Amino acid sequence: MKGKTTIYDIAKKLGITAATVSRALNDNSRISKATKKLVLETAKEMNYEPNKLALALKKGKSNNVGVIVPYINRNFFSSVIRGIEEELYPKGYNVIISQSHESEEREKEIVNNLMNAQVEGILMSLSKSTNKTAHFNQVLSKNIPLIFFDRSLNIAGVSSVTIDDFQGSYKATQHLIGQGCKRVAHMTVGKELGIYRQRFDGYKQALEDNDLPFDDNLVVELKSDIEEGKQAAQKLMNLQDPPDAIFSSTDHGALGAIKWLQGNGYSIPDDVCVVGFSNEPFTQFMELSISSIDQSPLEMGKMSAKVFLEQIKDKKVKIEKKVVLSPKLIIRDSSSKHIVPNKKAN
Amino acid sequence: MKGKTTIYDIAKKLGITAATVSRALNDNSRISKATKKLVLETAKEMNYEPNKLALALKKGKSNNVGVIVPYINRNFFSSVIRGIEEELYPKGYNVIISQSHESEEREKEIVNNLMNAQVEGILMSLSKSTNKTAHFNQVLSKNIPLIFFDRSLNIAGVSSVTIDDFQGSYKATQHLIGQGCKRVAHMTVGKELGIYRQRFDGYKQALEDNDLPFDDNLVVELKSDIEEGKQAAQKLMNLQDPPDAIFSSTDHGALGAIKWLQGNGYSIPDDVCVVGFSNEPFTQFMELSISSIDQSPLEMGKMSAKVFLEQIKDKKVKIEKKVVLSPKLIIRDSSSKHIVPNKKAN
DNA sequence: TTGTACGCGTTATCAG
DNA sequence: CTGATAACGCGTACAA
Repeated sequence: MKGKTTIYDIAKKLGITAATVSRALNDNSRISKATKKLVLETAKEMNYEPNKLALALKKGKSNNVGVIVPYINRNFFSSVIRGIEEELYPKGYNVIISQSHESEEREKEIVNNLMNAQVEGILMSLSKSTNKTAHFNQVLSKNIPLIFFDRSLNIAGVSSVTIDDFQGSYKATQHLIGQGCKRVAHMTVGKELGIYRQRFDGYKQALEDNDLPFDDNLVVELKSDIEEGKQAAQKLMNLQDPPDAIFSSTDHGALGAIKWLQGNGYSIPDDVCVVGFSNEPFTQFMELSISSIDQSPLEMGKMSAKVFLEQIKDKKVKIEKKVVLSPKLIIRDSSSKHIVPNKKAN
Repeated sequence: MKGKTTIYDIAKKLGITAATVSRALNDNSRISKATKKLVLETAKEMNYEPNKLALALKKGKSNNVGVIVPYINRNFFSSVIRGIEEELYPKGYNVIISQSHESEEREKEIVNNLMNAQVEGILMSLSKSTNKTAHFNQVLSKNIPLIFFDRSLNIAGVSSVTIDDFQGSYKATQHLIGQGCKRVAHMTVGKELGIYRQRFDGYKQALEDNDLPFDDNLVVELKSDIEEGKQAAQKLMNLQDPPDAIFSSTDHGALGAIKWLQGNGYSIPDDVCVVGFSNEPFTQFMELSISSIDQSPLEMGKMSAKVFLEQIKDKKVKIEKKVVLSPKLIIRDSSSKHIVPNKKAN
């Protein structure tokens, strides 16, 4: 019972040849109705299932795509992956996932490994520490579609699906200003990643467009970390001229800030308005729900998958598609001053 | 530039045969130091990478394992997957993930598909609606390790890694009683899944062991849903003899309950103590943090992977391992009455 | 130590 | 319409 039944088995049983069986199974035109029916029946009867490995070796197509994210158990990434899987599963593709742990070395290794596994495409979010791009040459030169999502880098031949971080940031800042805030602080993350740079730029631009001065003291850098968010808030509020709003590039930073503010007698949003980024699930659950920027990870995943499918369709044509999704500002308690009474009920 | 360099290419270049190249690459003993070195050098020079598909077909080993979960973007499942990936990656396995969407039909399809893809093992959490187990026969009969995690079913030949849901539930209830609560309500989920049945049993047993009466009115069934949690809380508190504690089988149910209670003048934990289940990230972030049962998903994933590795090691021996992890009760604000003043500072 | 020949399961290209 | 044969890339008895 070990070995699966092969087309050869069923050929032998029927006294015909494996080639004929193959044809019957593949709706080949050059086959008689009768034998086709016969083959199909006995195939079912013998529980025949095609060996995808053999097929893969033969065709040079594995029906696998590789997905690389820093960590899979981060809500944003797992949601993107969900989108990818749901789009690709109906098309017969299997999704192989790996985690780079934000390490360029590991990312390199994984890309290598995926290429050996003959994946038909790689969909990934760059690791924070990735500087060099040499490890992508092998995949591009082999004409394997490479798609970056969220964290992208401008490389010839690679497509990308991102959100407009600048715009999201701009919207958030604009919203805070619209709430009457005059001194908007910004919590950012190390600028290794372009996305944080763009969020910073969006923030700055919104200030400028509203004739508000940019103050270096109001910008503080931290990791996406609650503890650091607390410290940052403390630092900001202890300034001579403290902010009346905080826009954080991460929800965790925003959360930390809120916790510190609440613990130190500040009223939110009346004293300080806060907006985060990412729309992590917890932001809506809080008693004081947190305003945030939604990145629509599911759509990002689906879109990435679609771009892949498009690209795989005709590989002769070199497509390089840059999709930029629009972020949505979700206004919640943490930034809703009761200026317009009927604007919010909760 | 399309085709990869094969051992045949490098053999031709060196004027030797592919077999020799293969031997050199595989540390075979029967080869001279000189040619071995030569081969290795030119292999590197030509950017040779083994084609895993060919290798897989040859050996009947794909180096892939399949992982099936209901939805990948649920914190618990994505954390388990993280554990699995981190344990298996160093061993050279790739992780293929699929989502059952809680549908037996889809689960069946996926199992089939994974078998065709020649995976070397399947690690999965059953879908809620799975009743029949016929689709597992093919994997067991082919001697492919099948490991259930979290949601399990007793099938001969399949290993499982679960937590002791009974114990977790017992601990939670015991804790509530220890806080002085006399009427502990329980929110459960449809008993299609054994885990919720066991949680119910643990709850009941704890009551019994503390000489507290079991009251059917205090048990309400809902999905893991905030809205339903609210309704359930309302229903419970409107009883003639309302509860002074709620133990919910899910964190989302607990959250809903808390939101309703807070919105209706109840004080937590003074009027009502609440404990959830799963230790979702948001439970610790709330201003009023929520007590919960931690299921250590990461360890569950790692353990599942280890069981798989053990099983694959010698396939002659039929191993059937049942690992039961101990859940941890995490006591937070929502159930910490200020009985012992110095017990909690926050 | 190396070469020869075959097989893994499938499809494709020839003939017939 | 069907059968024989080669090929996908690799590993490995067997022979030399």
